Amino acid sequence: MAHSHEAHHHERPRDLTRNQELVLTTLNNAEAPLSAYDILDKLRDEGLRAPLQVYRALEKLIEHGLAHRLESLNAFVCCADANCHGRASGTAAFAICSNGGRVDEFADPEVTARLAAWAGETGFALERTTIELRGRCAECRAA
Amino acid sequence: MAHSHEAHHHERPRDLTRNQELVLTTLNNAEAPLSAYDILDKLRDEGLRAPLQVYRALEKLIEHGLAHRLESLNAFVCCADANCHGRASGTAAFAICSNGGRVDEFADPEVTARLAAWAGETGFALERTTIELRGRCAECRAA
DNA sequence: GCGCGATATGTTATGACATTACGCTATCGA
DNA sequence: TCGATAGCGTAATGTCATAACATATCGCGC
Ligand SMILES: [Zn+2]
Ligand SMILES: [Zn+2]
Ligand SMILES: [Zn+2]
Ligand SMILES: [Zn+2]
Repeated sequence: MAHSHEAHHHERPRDLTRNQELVLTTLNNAEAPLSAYDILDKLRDEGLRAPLQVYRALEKLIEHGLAHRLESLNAFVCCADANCHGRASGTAAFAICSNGGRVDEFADPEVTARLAAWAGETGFALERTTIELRGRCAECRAA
Repeated sequence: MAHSHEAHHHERPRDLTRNQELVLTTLNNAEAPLSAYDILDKLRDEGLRAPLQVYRALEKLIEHGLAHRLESLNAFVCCADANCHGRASGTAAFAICSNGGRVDEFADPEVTARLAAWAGETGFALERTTIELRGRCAECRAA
């Protein structure tokens, strides 16, 4: 509706509210994915009291491409790929270590292309893609 | 209630227990993914009372490749691809319609290969892969 | 048949994850 | 000033999943 000339459509990463900033910082400092309740616990001292405060912040961060939800874990990570919030990215994929919980984010253009091709052939209007690999990372295998 | 399971014609399932059979049948009859609690509700008349009875059956069905868990939905579908329980399958992918809930299972060897290649390059010991597409199916778009 | 391990089952209680509903406040532009 | 939009705080509730424990059943060597 309100459709004025508008500046640009890329998001300003630093337009974050206090809660969003707190949640993003928490994710950035974490070495493994955090559940919403994990995040909440870490932010009690900052005044957060209810899950919804975290979920609302996460929703916005994910919208802006600053964080991701890992469906197979019911947990969240901060984005590790500048392309995700910059320009059109390939679909993000995540390799999740079963041992340490370490998560590696990557994008494979060929995978993205093949999935898009399947969607095109079958008339499926693709909106969102989840790709999650489970296994043991190189580091944990060495140890 | 007698167990008349001597003659298993067809290469359908292996020897399933009563609960596993009930759950599989329920999934087969469903047109959309079902949550464990959905399944439980449908099987109250058969004597099932607790979530765990369903989860245990699902666990076995998934082990045998007869059903799949959709991580982004916290729900379950029966397998629609004979290759999943027959031979070495490519990684299964699922296109989930946001509208009707319809799920389409497919496998793209190239996608499987690319992900395996990434794992190989980075030393990641791949155990399990989740690929889920969200969007609107052709049928719903037409309507 | 008997003993025994492996597998499946039934029940209760609890834990973990996520959302609905309501009300308040700040901001911004018509 | 008014109404729309967005964010925030809180309580209650809804949804998904497992722990812990007790029984039952099957297969098989003896
Ligand atoms: Zn990213
Ligand atoms: Zn690891
Ligand atoms: Zn399958
Ligand atoms: Zn559809």
